Amino acid sequence: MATIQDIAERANVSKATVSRVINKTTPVAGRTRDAVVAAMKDLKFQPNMMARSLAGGRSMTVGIVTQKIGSPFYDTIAQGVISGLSNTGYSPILVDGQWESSTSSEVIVTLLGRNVDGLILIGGELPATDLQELDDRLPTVLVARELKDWNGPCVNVDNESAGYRATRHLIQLGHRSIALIRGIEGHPDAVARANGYRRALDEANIPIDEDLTISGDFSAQSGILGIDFLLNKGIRFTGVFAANDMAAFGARLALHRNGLRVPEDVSVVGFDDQAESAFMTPPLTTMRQPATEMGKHSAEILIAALNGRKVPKQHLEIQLVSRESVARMT
Amino acid sequence: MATIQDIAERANVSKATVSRVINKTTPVAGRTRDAVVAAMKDLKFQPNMMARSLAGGRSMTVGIVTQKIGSPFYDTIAQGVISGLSNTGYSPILVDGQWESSTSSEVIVTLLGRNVDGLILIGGELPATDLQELDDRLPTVLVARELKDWNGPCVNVDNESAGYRATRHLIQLGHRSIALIRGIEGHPDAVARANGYRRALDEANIPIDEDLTISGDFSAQSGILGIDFLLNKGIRFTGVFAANDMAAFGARLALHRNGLRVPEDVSVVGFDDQAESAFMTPPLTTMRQPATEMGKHSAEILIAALNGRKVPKQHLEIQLVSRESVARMT
DNA sequence: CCAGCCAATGTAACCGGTTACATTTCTGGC
DNA sequence: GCCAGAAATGTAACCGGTTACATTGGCTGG
Repeated sequence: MATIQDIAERANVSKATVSRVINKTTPVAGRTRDAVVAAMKDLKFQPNMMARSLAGGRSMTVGIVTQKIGSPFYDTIAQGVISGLSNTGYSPILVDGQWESSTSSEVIVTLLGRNVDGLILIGGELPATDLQELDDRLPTVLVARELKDWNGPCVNVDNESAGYRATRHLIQLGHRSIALIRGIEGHPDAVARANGYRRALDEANIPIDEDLTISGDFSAQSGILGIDFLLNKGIRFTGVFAANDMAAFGARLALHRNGLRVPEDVSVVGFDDQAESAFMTPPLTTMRQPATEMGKHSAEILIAALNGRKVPKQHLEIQLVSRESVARMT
Repeated sequence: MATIQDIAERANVSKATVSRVINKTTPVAGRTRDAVVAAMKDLKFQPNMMARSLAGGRSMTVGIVTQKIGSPFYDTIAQGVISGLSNTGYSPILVDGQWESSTSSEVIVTLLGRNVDGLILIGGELPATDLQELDDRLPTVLVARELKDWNGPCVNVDNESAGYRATRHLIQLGHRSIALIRGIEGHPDAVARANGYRRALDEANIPIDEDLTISGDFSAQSGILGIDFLLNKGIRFTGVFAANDMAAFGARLALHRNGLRVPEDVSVVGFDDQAESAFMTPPLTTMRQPATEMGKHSAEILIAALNGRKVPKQHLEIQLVSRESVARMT
């Protein structure tokens, strides 16, 4: 592969000048530049990122730490980040936190060793203090994670409000016995959604029946288990709010197996609007998270920060997508 | 951050010795090694990958080029690759080919500029000649892609046979009018699956009715369109073989909308077994692709190649997962 | 007692860029 | 025509490692 030295010789200039042409750091005379550019083209010059980053201190890579590869929501965010990064000159290094804060800090260390210029953390459970320490070292943006003691850049949506709106939607259609299938115990998003659920019930003066709240873990299996549990205990309900779409899928299947129709007998609302949800039978009414946009936006924020700029914080909203899994109580 | 020089001073040795301790390239006396290790621990030494790769010629990164981020099957493979790479010292750089061979070669160029040590290509349409050229430069493994003129390492499954078995499954249950919703025109996997479909029909002496073969593009939408088209034209069928699960979801929804029951009226078989398929209503019978395993295995092959080793080629099979979307013809 | 050899370690060049500083070349004003 | 000062370019150090080669010291055998 051609090096900057080869280019320099071919264009009869010094390495420094070639570097200046490449980086546009110092003006270079027109004729000289042309010669250099021509030489680069001739030799199919491709700068060596390793050398560049070693010398320049910047690696032109950013680390993406995701909570768990394989979860539709986080994957979609990651995808948004990657697409937001394309054509910026920065390449993503994607690592998997595997739901564990220990693993997370471990992978972050490797990323630091790779000299990433910035970090995008998707979800995760890294303690606030570690985070702050991290942010002092290099620009870090937090996505899809609520954290009080954090004033660095973050991209988030209002899960509480979305939980509230999902529940209110059911209430407005006449439902009063609404089951909640919760997400992972203690997970901030799961908690927020559950809080929204309670607020909506409160507001409608519907007493909260603790029996209707079922713990879960964002998995389809937990949706099945939740519904089976309710049905076995003979608890009556006409609406289900699941903490995410996967759980909603499970719930819907369990209802089917128990001979209950959706939406005629029971209405179901999910959360996320993952790609498959629109094609369930019936298509799932759900709270659409702007996952791709969140990813893109965080990439944008990070790039801006890396260039010392700031971009206006974009307001992203979770929207109710009304499909056919919900019906008015008859 | 501590450098190798700092360690050397603290341990009263030269940079070279520290490097030897790190890389175990040359034996180092026990006492010396201990001193170095202690110094590294004290200073929380983290080698600078950039410097290391610049000097050593290896970057300890591998490039993953995926056909299209956001497609469940390819994403799952990528996930397998990433997990197969963890704890090997190699970090993945993930880029998106966006279904275009031009984009692919473009991103590959950036990866080369980043000195990746190896390449894993998931799907894609890069011409064989370009590929061969690539493989001459650095170890490359091809995943989920059929390619005759390629004798480098590749991880693949037999799509033709799987298409055959899917169709035969329907035939064995008494179906004789089986619709096929194809994948993307010209896509090797789509072609292979369609060939398998035809072979199964041939073998059962069922004349091939071209009207039952519908073009598609692996999307749920194409499943809907396909079924609507058949139904509108009044073409009768009792089985559907969709080129992938997404298309099967669409097909299943379209059947539902047209008042046809699955599996009582029509049986549906998908392809992939993506995570959601087990939780459709009814759970989808499908051909399970060992996507994660494919990813892991290709990572394994690549790492082996990078170390000059070879691993035995693992035979991966597509399996029929029999669930409830298929019933015996009555 | 010393040549000879091997193991352990040090020295310094090198990887391919960036950049502070030095030098050369080109302006324009008088 | 000469000089100041700006603009363009060159020189060389440096980033943090790896590694070929040189050096040192300890041990063996004759």
